[in-house]
Amino acid sequence: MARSTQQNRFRLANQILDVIRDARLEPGHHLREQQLADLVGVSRTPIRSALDLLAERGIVETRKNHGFFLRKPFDSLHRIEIAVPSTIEDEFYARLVRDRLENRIPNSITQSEIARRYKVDRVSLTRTLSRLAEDGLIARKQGHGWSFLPTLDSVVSLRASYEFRLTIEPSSFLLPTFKPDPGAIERMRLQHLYLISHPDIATVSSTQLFETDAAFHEMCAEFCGNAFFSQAIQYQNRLRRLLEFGSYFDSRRVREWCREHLAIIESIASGDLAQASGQMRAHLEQALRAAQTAQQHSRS
Amino acid sequence: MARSTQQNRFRLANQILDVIRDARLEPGHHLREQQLADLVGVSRTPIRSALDLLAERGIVETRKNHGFFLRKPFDSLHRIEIAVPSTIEDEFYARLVRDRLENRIPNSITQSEIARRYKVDRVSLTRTLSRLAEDGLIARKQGHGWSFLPTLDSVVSLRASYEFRLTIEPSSFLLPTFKPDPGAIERMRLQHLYLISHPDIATVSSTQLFETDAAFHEMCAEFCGNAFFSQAIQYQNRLRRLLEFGSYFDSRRVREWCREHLAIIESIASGDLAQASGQMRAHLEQALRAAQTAQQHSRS
DNA sequence: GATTGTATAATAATCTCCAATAAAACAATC
DNA sequence: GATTGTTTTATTGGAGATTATTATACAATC
Repeated sequence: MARSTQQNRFRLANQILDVIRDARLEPGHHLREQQLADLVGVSRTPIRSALDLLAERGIVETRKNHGFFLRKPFDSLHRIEIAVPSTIEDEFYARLVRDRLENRIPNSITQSEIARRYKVDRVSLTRTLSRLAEDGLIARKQGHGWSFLPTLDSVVSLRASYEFRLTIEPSSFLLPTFKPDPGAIERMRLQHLYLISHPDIATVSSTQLFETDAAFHEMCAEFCGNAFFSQAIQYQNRLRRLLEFGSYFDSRRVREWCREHLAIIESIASGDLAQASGQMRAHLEQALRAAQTAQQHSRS
Repeated sequence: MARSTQQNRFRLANQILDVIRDARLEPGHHLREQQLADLVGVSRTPIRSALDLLAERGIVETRKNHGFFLRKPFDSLHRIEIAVPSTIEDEFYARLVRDRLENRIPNSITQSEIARRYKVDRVSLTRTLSRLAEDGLIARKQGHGWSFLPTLDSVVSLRASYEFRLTIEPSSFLLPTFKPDPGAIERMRLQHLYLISHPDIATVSSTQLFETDAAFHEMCAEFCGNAFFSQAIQYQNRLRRLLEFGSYFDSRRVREWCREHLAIIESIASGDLAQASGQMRAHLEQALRAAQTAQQHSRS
């Protein structure tokens, strides 16, 4: 979907950075084009384009007839991630959802009304609408026009979302196919320790907080070895990005859930999955309460 | 999606038949255009077109300057449902999945290879591919081409699908928002009784059997009042249409699951949701076993 | 001989214009 | 005055050509 011009170049550049970090490459390392291409699964053409981008940013240098060479040490790349420029479509998606949640657009609307109102081209429009439809937020009416689905009522959906997660997440630990990945667990633990020990958690962007939270739950779902569970959790996270954004400013709650996550991580690591399951249940119940009060505040 | 030419006319005709049946209209009844249009949520134009279709089939008659009048009694319409002609895309979708399951096409393939092989136009092709992607069966590769996801391994997925359903379906009954619709229950009961008492169940098309089964599970999920549960079940049913098609020929098993469904319906009707939940669990475990043996047979 | 540089071919996305469909307005009929 | 018949207008879908992107083949360089 939505691979609008040039975006892919940025994504690829990031993947190359991942490779550099994972392989702990040092300055001066020769980045062979074909090798990278094979690793990522594309041809040399787009790899070159991405390397050019990295060269522009001074991360690699290019020597005529010799190719690209790393300039910076792998660990200095930790945070310079090349920001993937967000597409018009992503912004438009979020804007539509927010405008609907705050009742600035009617429940039922035609495509071209939206086009006029938001001044987007028809391609981005139809693509965004089908993404919204995929995500279960809107549905095409019979005949012309679209209407928003009740999912987009934040109070009801918040509850429903947690009820759904309370059903699937705790039981995912108890599946016979459950199999944790020690490496992933360790990375996740470090990330949480970093957050929890951070002197002033309020300075961490709420996006980053949210992504950590989401990644934790997706990791657990991955472990259970059942694609349907992880698919469902990914879907819930996409939704939560829209519904729960407000809840990520309470720094006391952030420390709390970090600790809850860490406790679950411990249980998984020690192999006590029944305990992990119970802890997950308690964590979700706690999180629902927090999200509900956050919602009330933002409403008043 | 996929509202290719004329399809809508058939769908609308069916909806009008639904209205006639639900309202128990008798021959001679005047079918007012605007009224139907409001009921269905479209304008008069497509309603007229659908009524014309019904007129062609002799179900309604048209009197100049007076409009359309019902010719047949509502209960005679029970089975003459106007068959919605299946689109090229639906068939193409199923064909692709089957060909992949039976390893007739490689795991990784470009759009235009498919286009050449199956001789479909570009629009249907991209639409079918994005439907497959939505359903989690294929994913776009970086660069050109698509690859099939492991979901399409029938043995693994069958188990995973039932594990997932075993987690959500029984608990859906226990949600505080659970609220059955007596009318829907009654219709479902009749449909099952019809099947079970059918002298020779083998003559009923397996599509029809499957749809009855799917409709039952979707109905239960609807009742729980949580859109995420019903969405998940709908998704599972779409998948099952592809994976379990073989299992619908064993007429003994069909009678069995009919009885299991009926027992659950009884429990719901009598308000004993805990019992319904337990029965659903047992039913799904039973169904998994049946599907697995069916799969083994079709494999040998 | 492995790797980069460059050209060419294949593939997929986008844009424009036109046709099909649906909505809305209005006239005609009972 | 309600309902159908007819026309007009708006909206959406679709085919073809164009452009951007990716894959591939091959020459040049070290």
